[in-house]
Amino acid sequence: MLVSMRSDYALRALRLLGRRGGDAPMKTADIAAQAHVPEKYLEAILVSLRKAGLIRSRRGPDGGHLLARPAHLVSVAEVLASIEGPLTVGPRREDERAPSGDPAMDACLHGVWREVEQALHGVLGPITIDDIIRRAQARSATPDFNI
Amino acid sequence: MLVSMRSDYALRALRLLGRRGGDAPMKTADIAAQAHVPEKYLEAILVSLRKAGLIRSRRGPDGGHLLARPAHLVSVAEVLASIEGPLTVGPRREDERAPSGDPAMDACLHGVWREVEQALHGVLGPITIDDIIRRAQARSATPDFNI
DNA sequence: CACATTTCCTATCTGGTTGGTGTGAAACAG
DNA sequence: CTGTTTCACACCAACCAGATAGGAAATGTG
Repeated sequence: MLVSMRSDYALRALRLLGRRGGDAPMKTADIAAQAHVPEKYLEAILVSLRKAGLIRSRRGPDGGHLLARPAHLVSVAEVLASIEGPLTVGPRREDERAPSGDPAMDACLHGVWREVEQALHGVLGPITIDDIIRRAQARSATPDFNI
Repeated sequence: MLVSMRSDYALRALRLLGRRGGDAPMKTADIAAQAHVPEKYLEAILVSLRKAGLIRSRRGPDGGHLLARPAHLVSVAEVLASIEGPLTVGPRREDERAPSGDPAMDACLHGVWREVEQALHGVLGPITIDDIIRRAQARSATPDFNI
């Protein structure tokens, strides 16, 4: 799958935070309402994003969440890594990966998975939250753009 | 993860089948032994590969499995698709994907996942079982090649 | 036909992940 | 102190991953 609902939710939330901008934090409840994400579930996702350093959170009245960096400096690759763990391909138990008996074959497959990982970073690294914001806005401006 | 143990096992098995070549089928037990894969587990994997049309199987004495096509015409992308299902990225429940309330945002994210899928096919489409066979052999020939 | 061989089908098990909810503690402003 | 809001923890049902077991179906040999 590579991308679960959590990542989808995280991107929706970060887009809202980035679109609002400024230093006014946004409450979990507001994000959940605007992004149609279950509120309690979103809470845990936001905690992950905070632990990864992508957002800063403040509690108490008028608390909430805001981007830790400008939206054009947060890549989708980073977001996925924060939520799904390291963006790696291939059996994650590479350390104790049930060796095939042929080390050359093991190294060969490992090399293929590394190629895939590089391709993923090549695509998801340059795409930022700011790109997401602008792409979505472009689509909503010209709604005949989805065939 | 994108790539599970099953796919790893499938590639090991297909490599053995392709390396042997010819029209002499290879028994599940032999594949399992040479590839260090649990035999009963490999059985199910081979059934998947057969249903996908990648191998042909014959039962009874002197039965076994052999590649349905030459090894250079079987891509790793095909193998993964046979085992993991369609090589798609993003929430698999794209049909009933908990709409975000903003169709433009939905379409935007969907576009990103499509980009990733194309990158995956760009990498895994050209790599064939024959490539795997030769890469592994090259590595075993020059064992100082893994840093 | 009887028989051994080998693939194929189905069921089952254990553990982990996913998506989601609930309860309450900790921080924070007025 | 009081209300607000994030944070931490426990819990749940459903599903998937890896694996094993038993037997049915096919197929070649005598």
